[in-house]
Amino acid sequence: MYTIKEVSEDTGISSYTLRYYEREGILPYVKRDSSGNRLYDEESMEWLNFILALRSTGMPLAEIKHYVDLYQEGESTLNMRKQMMLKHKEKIEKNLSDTLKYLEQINYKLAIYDMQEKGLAKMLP
Amino acid sequence: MYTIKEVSEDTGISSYTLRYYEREGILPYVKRDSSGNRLYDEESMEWLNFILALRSTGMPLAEIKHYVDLYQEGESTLNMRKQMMLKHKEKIEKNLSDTLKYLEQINYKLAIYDMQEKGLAKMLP
DNA sequence: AATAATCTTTCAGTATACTCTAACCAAAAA
DNA sequence: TTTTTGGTTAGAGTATACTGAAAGATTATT
Repeated sequence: MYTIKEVSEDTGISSYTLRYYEREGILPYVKRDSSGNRLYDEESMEWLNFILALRSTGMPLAEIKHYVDLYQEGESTLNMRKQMMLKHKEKIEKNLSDTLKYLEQINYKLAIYDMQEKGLAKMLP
Repeated sequence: MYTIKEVSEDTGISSYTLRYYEREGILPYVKRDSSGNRLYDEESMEWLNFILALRSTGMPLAEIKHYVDLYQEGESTLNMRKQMMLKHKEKIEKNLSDTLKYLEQINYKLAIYDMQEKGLAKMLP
């Protein structure tokens, strides 16, 4: 069981943001101690890690919330959730391939900088 | 020479955004016709494509603007610009590796969905 | 017992990146 | 010639995702 400060420190997510996620229904299942302070158990930590994976791969919070809502409706939404994950996976893969393309473009630019340093090319963007 | 509408249509960037980028000093060198309408030539198109590569790989507009400003100061900033590109390249690579890690996590989740469909696993996030 | 640390809630403020409206202008089509 | 189409500017509005301040409660330390 971790306090908000501990969770914040070892995930890099600020306490503000942790409370915000909970308030928005994005991070459910956070327990409380006798005086009302948040306590994060293994289950909330698993959720948090999963949410961070979705967020970091570009899923909007509204969509993450939708996923969490479906989860809470129970097994009947299993297929919908699976479809969401498949869609998101495709989006990530598209994004990876775009990024590789852009990275090539940036490497090309760097190659030109090397040539400019040796006086072999003119000034370009 | 392309009009704003043409550029918008074949880059997918709205006219609003194209004007906004210009206003913010992010997209320079846009020409005008006799009645003041924007005309995008090869040079502005090259800039635009480069800006889109930077933006799509997560560079904030403020930093793109800084790069453009340095460019306009001339050759004396060549090394600074090269350093910026190197830093950005590293950031992209870090981001790619994080994304691959997260993608694995999502693939794992999908595998669990497949097992749940066959009744081989319980409900999980 | 008082002080400090850490937590709570509510609600307002901020950063970033657009996105749209209003009022106006110019050229082409009906 | 009037209407449509597509452009212009300045400036306000929106979406998303936080981020912070204020006021108060609880627990630990001096």
